[in-house]
Amino acid sequence: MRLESKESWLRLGRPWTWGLDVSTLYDCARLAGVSTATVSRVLHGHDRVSATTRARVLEVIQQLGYVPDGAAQSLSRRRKQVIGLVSVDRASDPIALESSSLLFADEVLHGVEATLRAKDWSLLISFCGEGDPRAFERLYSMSGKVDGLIVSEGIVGSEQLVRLAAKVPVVVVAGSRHGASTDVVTADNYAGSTALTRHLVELHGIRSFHYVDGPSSAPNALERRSAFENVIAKHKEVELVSTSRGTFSVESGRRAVEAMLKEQPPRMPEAIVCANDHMAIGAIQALAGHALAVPEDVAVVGFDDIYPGSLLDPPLTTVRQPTRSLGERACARLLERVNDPALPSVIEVLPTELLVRVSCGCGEGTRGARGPARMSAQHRRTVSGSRRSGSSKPRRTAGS
Amino acid sequence: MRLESKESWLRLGRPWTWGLDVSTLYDCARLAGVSTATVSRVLHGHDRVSATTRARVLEVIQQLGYVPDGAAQSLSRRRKQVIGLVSVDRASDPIALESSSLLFADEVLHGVEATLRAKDWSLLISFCGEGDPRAFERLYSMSGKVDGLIVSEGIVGSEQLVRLAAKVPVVVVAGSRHGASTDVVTADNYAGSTALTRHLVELHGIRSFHYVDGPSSAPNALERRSAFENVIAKHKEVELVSTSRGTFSVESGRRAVEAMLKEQPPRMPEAIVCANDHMAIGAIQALAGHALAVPEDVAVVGFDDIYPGSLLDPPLTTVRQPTRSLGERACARLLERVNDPALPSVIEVLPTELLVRVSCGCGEGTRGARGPARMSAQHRRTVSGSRRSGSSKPRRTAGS
DNA sequence: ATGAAAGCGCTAACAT
DNA sequence: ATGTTAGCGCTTTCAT
Repeated sequence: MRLESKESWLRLGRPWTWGLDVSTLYDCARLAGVSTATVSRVLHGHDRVSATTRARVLEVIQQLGYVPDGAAQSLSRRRKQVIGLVSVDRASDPIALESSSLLFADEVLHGVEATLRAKDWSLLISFCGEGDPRAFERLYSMSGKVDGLIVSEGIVGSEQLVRLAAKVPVVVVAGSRHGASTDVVTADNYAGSTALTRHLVELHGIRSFHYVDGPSSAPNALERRSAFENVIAKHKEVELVSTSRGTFSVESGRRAVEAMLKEQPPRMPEAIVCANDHMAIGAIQALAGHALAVPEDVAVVGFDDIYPGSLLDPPLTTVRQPTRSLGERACARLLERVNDPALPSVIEVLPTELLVRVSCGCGEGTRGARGPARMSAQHRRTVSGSRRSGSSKPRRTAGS
Repeated sequence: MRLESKESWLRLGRPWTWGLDVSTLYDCARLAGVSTATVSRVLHGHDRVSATTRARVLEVIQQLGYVPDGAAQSLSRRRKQVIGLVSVDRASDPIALESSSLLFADEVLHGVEATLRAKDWSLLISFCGEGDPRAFERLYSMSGKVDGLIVSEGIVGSEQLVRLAAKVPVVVVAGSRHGASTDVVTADNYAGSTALTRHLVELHGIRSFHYVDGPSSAPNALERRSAFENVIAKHKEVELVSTSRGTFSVESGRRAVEAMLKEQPPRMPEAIVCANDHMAIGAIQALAGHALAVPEDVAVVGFDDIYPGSLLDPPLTTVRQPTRSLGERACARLLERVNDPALPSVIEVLPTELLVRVSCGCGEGTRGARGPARMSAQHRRTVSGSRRSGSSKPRRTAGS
C-alpha cells in the first residue's frame, strides 16, 4: 500500500502515454521543489524569479525533456496561436498536371508559414477541391481550432465568408471584397493585364487578338479580361477576332486554341492572350501541333509567371504576381485583426510586374539557342506594371 | 445588482471575444435545458439520447452556431488529432528556383493532407531551411502541439531524430533508417536508378558516362549513385568518364556540365546522368549554350519527374517517384503508430517507375515538333522500375 | 436517458 | 520572489 502510493507519487509523466516520455509542468515543479507558477515563469522568461531558482528549474526541465502541452496552453491563454489556411486543391482537376497547379497555392502557403514562424505561431492547413460542397462545413469546424483563417477566393461563396467572419477573423487571398467583414489581399491583375496588352499593341503593333478567358467564377479572370478589353477599346484599329473560355488548365488552353484553329472561315490573330500561364502553355502546344511558330506566326502571352514558363521554347512573356508576398501580407493582416477584431476591413492590392520574354515577339535574337543558359537573369526584362502599380507601395483602401 | 447577475447569467459566449460570436458547450446546455454531458453526447452522435432531447439540442447548436473549442477537446481527450509535418524549404537556396524546388515537399504535403482529411485530423506544418541550426529546437517544441510528426530526411541528424521519437511518434520521409525508433517511408531509388542506367547501357548501347551527383548528405543521392555504379561495374565495356557534384539545383547542374565541357583534354561522354531533374535541366541548358544537341550529341537523363521536365525540348527521360503516395503512406503509418506507440519500427519502400521520353535518345520521331501536343499521354512510355520494385506492393521490412 | 463532477495541463490574478 | 488557486471548455466516468 505505502509503496504503491509512494510510487505513484514519484512516477512522472502522463500515465497514458505508453512508452513515450512526456512530463508535465507538475513534474517539473515537484522535482525542482517549487510551484507550477514558478516553473511557468521560468519557462516564459519572466523576470521575477531568483537566479538560483531559475537555474534549478531550468535544469529539471532539461533533464525531464519537458515540453509544454499546446492544448493546455491554448485553453488557458484563450489563444491558440494557430492560424488556418485553406486553399484550393486543383489536384482533383480532370486532366491536370497535379504538380504544376499546386504552384500558386503552395507559394502563398510558404509566405504565410514564414510570417507565422517568425512570430512563433503555427499553421494549420487544409485543401478543398474547387466547388467542394463540404467546404463550408470544413471551414466552419476549423474555426474552432484556430485564431484566424486565410481563405483562397473560390472556396466558398460570399455569404458563407461573411458567416465565417462572424466567428473568427478572416482574410481572403486573391479575391474580391465580401461585405465589410473580411480583409482582402490580392494582386493588381488589372494593372498587370493593362501593361501586358499595351506592350503588345503599342510596342509590337499587334492589331488582332484572340483571348482565352478563365472561368467566369474567378475574379482574377474577370479583372484580367476587363483590363484587356479596356486597352483594346482605346485603340480602334485593334480588333478582337475571337474569344474562348478555359478552366485555367493546360489542357483547356490547348483545346481553346484547337477550336480557334478550326474556325470557319479561319481567322488567324496576330496574338493570343491567355488569362494564365497554364493555358498559354496549352496554347503553345496546340500551335506547335499545327506547325505554327511562336512568336513568328503568332505571339502568345500568359499571366502568373509559373516556373515552367521560363523553360519553354520560346520563354513565355507573362505577368508576375507577388505570390509569396500575397501570403505574407495576408498573414500579417490577419495577425493584426486577431489582436483587434474590431479593425475596419481593408483591401490590399499588391503590384504586379510585366515580364517580357520571347513569346510576345521580343528578343528574337535569343531564339534558337534552345533553352536559356541562365533563366532568371538573361531572359527577364522587367517593366513596371503600369502607373497604377508602379509605386512600390501597395495600395490600401479603407473598407466600406 | 439583481439585473447585473441575471444579465451575466444570460449572456452567451466567451466575454473576451470582442465582436466575435463564439459560444460554449455550457451555453448550449443552458439554452436547451440539459447538462453539458448531454450536449456532448448529441454532438458526437452517441446513441443514449432521446430523440426529442437530441432534436432540441441540435436546434440550439444550430441557432448558436456553436463550434467546439479544439484546444479544450484536445486537452480533455488527451489527443490533439493533429499531426505535424516538417519539410525542407529550399526557398532559401542561393540562386534557386523558388518555385520549382517546392515541388517535392509540397506534393508530399498534399498526400499527407488528403490522408488526414479523410480521418478528420488536422495538419500542422512548418518548413526548415536545410541545415537550419534551430531545426531541432523547432521540432522539439512542436512535439507538444501534435500527436505525431512526419519529418523529411535532412532536417535533423539521426541522433536528434531518435530523441524526438522518444517524445512523439515519428515517421521519416525519403530517408534512411535511424535506429529502431522511427518508421521510414521512402522510394526505391536504387531500383529506379538501376532501371534507368540499364536502359541507357543495354538499349541505347551507351558506353561512356558523365555522372552529376547530388549532395553527399542526401541518402537519395547515395542510393542513385550506387545503383548507377553497380550497373556500370557489370559492363566492363562501359566507362565512367568523369563525375561532378551538384546541390540538386538547376544552377548547380548547369555549372557541373560547364565544368565538364571545359576539361582538358575534352572528353565528351555519350550520356550525362543527373541525380535529379533540376540538375538535368541545368545540364541541358549548358549543352544548349554550347550548341550541343540532346540527345543527338549527348543523352541526358534525370530523376524525380518534376513537371517542367515533360515540357522541355526534348522531353526529359527520368524516373518517377510516387511523391504523393510517399506522403500518404507516411501519414497512414504515423496514424497507426499514434494508436500504438509500441509498434515495431518499419521501413516501407515504394516502387519507382522509369519514364522513357526523348532526352535519352528514344522516340526520335517525335522530335522537332516543338512541344508535345499532349504531354501526359503521348510522351510517356512506362516501364516497370525493375524486378526489385516491379511488384505493385511496396516492400516492408521489419525493424531491427 | 440524463446529470454531477472530476479532471486534462497550463496560466495568471491574487496572496504572501 | 514565490505559492495558491480559480478557471480555460470539454469529455467521461459514475450515479441516478
